[in-house]
Amino acid sequence: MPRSQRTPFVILGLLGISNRQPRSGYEIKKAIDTVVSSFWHESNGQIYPALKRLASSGLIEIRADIKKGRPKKLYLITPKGRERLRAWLASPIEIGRPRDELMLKLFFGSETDIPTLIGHVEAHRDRAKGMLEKCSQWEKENSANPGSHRPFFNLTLGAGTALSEANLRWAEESLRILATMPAAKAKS
Amino acid sequence: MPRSQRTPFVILGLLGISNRQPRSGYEIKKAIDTVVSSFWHESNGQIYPALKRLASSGLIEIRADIKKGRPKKLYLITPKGRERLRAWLASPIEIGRPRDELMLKLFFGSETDIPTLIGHVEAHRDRAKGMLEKCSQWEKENSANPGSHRPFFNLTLGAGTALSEANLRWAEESLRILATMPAAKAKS
DNA sequence: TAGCACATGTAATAAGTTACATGATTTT
DNA sequence: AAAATCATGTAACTTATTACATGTGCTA
Repeated sequence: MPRSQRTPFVILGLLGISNRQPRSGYEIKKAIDTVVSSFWHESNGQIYPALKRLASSGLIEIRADIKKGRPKKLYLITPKGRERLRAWLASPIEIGRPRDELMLKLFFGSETDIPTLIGHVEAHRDRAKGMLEKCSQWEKENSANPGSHRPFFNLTLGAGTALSEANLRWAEESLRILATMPAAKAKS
Repeated sequence: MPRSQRTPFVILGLLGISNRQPRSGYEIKKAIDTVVSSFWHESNGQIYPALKRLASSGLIEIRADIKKGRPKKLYLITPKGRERLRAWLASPIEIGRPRDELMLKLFFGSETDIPTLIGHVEAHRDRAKGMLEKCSQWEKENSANPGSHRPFFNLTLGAGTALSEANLRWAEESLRILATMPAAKAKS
C-alpha cells in the first residue's frame, strides 16, 4: 500500500532502541525477521536503499566500515535521527487498508464448496495456534528472566496473544458451523 | 504487497454472487466500499483497468452499454469466469505480510513518552469500538430479517465481532498498564 | 443554477517484491 | 571441499494510490 514511507522509521527505531550499539544492514534485517516479525516485515530491496538515504540526510551515520575481512557497515542513529524518530512516533497511526483474503473467500463462499472453505479455516486455525504457541513461549521466557522487564514488548505480546486467541476461537466456532452446512455443491 | 493480482478476483466474486445481475464498474466500487469494506478495498485505478482485462480475456462480458443518457457499461460473469473464480477460491490463502504500525510504535515505546502511546492506544480502542458497533448493527439487521440467511456473510461478521472484541479488551487492558508507567520522558 | 451523485477512465508516481550478483567467513 | 551464514547491494517488475479529466442527470 503506497503510503508514507515507513521503512526508514523502522530502521531508525531499531537503531534507536539498540542503545549506542551500531548495527549493520544485515543485523537490522535479521532483527526485523525475528523480533518484530509478527507485526512487521521489510525486504533487503527496501532496507539498503533506505540506509543510504538516511545516511545522506544525516539521520544515521556510519560508525565503522570494516573493509578488511568481511565487508560491514555499522550504522548509528544521530541526534537529528532521534528527533525525527520521536516525531514519527508521535504522529497518528496510519491505518492499513484492509486486505483479508480469507474473509473475501468466505464471503464468496456460495461460489465454491464447503470442504474448500473448511480447508481455509483449518489453515487459519493452525496459523493462530502456531502464533499462540509462539506468544506463550515468549511469555515463558519473560517469567524465566524476572530481572529484565520489557514493558513495551509486553504490550505487543499481549496483543499477539489476544488476537490469536480470538482467531483461534472464531476458527473453531466457524468450523462447527461449516460442518452443519449442506455440502450443496460437491467437490468438483 | 505485490503478489498475485487479486483485484480481478474481487470483481469476479462480486459479479458471481450477484446472481445474473449485470453490474457497472461504479456499482462494483460501491459494493467494495460498503459490503466488504471491513476486510477489503480497491481503488478506481485498479478496478477499471481490471474490468478491461477481464473482458478481453473473456472472463466477463458487457451485457449492456448505455450510451444515451448517462454512460454505463454493465458487466456479467461468463461460465469461463466462474470457473476461474472457483479455482481461485480453492487456491491457498495468501497470507498478508504484517505491517502493524501501532505495534511498531509501541515496540519503540522507549523512544517516546507515555502520553503519546496512550493516545495511540485510545485511538485504537475507539476504532475497535466503532467496528464492534457496526458488527452489532449488522447482527441486529440479521435478526430483523429472519427470512434471509446469509451464512457466509455471517462467518465474516463473526470474525469482525471476535476480532474487534479482542482489540477492545486488549486496548483497555493496555491503557491500564500504561497508566501505571512512570512518565519517564515528559511530553517534549 | 449550483451542487451532488452517477459514471468511466488515465497518467504520474510511489512503494514493495523478487531474483539475482557478488564475495567473505565459518561450520560440517 | 561443500554448504551455510554473513554481508551488501541492484535491476526489473508489479501493484497500488493519488489526483485528475471528463461528462451526465437529478434535486434543492
